[in-house]
Amino acid sequence: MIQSSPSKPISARKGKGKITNHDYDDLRPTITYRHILSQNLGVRDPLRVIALCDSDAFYAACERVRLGLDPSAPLVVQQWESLIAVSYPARKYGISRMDKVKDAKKKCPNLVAVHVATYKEGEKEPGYWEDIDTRTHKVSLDLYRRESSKIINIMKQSVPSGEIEKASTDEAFLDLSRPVRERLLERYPYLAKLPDDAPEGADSPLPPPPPIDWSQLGELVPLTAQGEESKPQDEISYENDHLTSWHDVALSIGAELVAKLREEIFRQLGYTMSAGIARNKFLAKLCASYKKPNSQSILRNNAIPSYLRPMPFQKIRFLGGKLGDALAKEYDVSTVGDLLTVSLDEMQNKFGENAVWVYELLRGIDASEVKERTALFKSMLASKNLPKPITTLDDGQHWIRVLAAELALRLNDAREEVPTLWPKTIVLHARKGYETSRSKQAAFPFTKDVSVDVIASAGNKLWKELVGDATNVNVTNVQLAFTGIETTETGQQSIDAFFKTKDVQRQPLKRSRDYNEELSRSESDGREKKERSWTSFVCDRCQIRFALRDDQLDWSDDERARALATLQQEHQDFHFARDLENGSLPQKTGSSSRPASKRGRGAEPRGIAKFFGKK
DNA sequence: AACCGGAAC
DNA sequence: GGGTTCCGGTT
Repeated sequence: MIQSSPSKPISARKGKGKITNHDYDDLRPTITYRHILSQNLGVRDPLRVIALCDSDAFYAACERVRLGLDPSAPLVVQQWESLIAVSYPARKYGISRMDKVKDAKKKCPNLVAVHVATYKEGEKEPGYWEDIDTRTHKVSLDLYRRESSKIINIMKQSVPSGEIEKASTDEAFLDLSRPVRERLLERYPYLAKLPDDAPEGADSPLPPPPPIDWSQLGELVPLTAQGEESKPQDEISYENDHLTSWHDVALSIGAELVAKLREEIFRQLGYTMSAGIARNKFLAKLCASYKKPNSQSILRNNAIPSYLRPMPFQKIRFLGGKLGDALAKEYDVSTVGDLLTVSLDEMQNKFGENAVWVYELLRGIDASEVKERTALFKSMLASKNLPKPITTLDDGQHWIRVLAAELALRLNDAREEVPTLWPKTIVLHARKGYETSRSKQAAFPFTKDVSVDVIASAGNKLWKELVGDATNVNVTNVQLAFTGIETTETGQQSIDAFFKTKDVQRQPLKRSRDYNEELSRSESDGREKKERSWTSFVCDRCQIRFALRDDQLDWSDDERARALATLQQEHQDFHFARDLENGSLPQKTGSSSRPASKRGRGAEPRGIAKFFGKK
């Protein structure tokens, strides 16, 4: 529990009373040959470059593109009577998300108001209907999910050696450290060679960086924040420090990459994006909103203190909630600068676990990684509020079917990318009247074909447990969800178990019904022969393992390798064809969705050789 | 297995 | 500001 402290003057508090240059030491590291030559790009890499890309008014943009409207058209997306997205042209009329459709139209008579797609009774797919009624329809966000994944795919193609983490439907983080490093060494080859007379060997600082022309690269967050008061004398002034660092060069290269990527997305899909480019995720996210829309902002290390200091800290990701409130109350302050005077000790006393993390954030430090997840999500939920409550079993079955249809569509959609996705459990939530919602769950059958019927019947079973079949129920909210979604790829044992037998090649899911039996059997069987690892491979892109047939297993090493190589080639062709179908450029052969850290840099054997390495 | 609460958009 | 979605922790 956080107690509010008496209003002591901050400077009299325990710990530092002054903001000193020491607080920002981390922002001006000496960059050495060891740094640039190191192949381990960690979160402490002083040349780290992270970007956050964010679609402008995404839902509105999706509808605008779908309808083939001019980008300048003022457009809003509505859900029932409220707005869920407002295009930038519409914002010029003073329309905001909090307005009702009626008010918005008053502000802008020629406003285009599009209702989100909905599932409608009797229709299999979501669509745009005339008579939309919250009592009979259920909103569908599928269009936005689909467009979102197209964007991610373009990003992957645009910076193949970068890391990408989809953060939400309209946002993604990119770790550009590796692609930036590649270009840095290309352009300044002298960095790759440690001078013979380097005084401290690899720990010698790099030579001075070249000047940078920022003019085409985006918006530089200025060294002095606008409207900031002049600072006390005892603070170190960063305004005079215009020394460019190699990290700035890295940022500028990152900015080039992001600019290219944004252009590509606009060219292929018509969406404009805003981006932030900085040394870590937190700052990239924060500075992305420096200028919007259709713009990218660059935050150099030197500009961090003046940018951060006047910033209301509750704007910072994860400080927008209770923790931020608690901090504001505890110290009766609102900006980052205000909190710099609080010592780490003091913060730890009051905020325990979160203290170090917050303390570092305030100083522009954030070690969190950009990590792409193979399974994009761990659960999937469809929910419906019912202004007109369900009273009969029939009604209940109807809505469960609607929710089931949505889940089926979404899961099967997701399986196009990752075919081995498997939801372990299904959960039904129901709220009766004003009571809090209750839930029931059950194991979800492992089937390749996840149909509406399978989901609906599982849902109905749970409904009976949860609501019963009384004639006079009064349900105001229903939610149906998959949880525990995983790829069958997790864990080497499960793979071995899964593919141990028979002709799994090309259709591993078909026989995956026996997954659990297989798994337990293999564990009691004991160790598999090592050769097994020469008889299959896992596709980088879809995570499926492909294995030779049983009758191929006692072929010679050479024959097996050829068979595997053929299998692999066929599968790559499949991806190639599907990429084209999807309207995106095919990904480079062998390009991978695995973390770059695990990716070979030419060291990994290729083709057939891959299957004859040491094992 | 059921429930709860936090957070983001 | 509310609805939707996701996540992690607790019992």
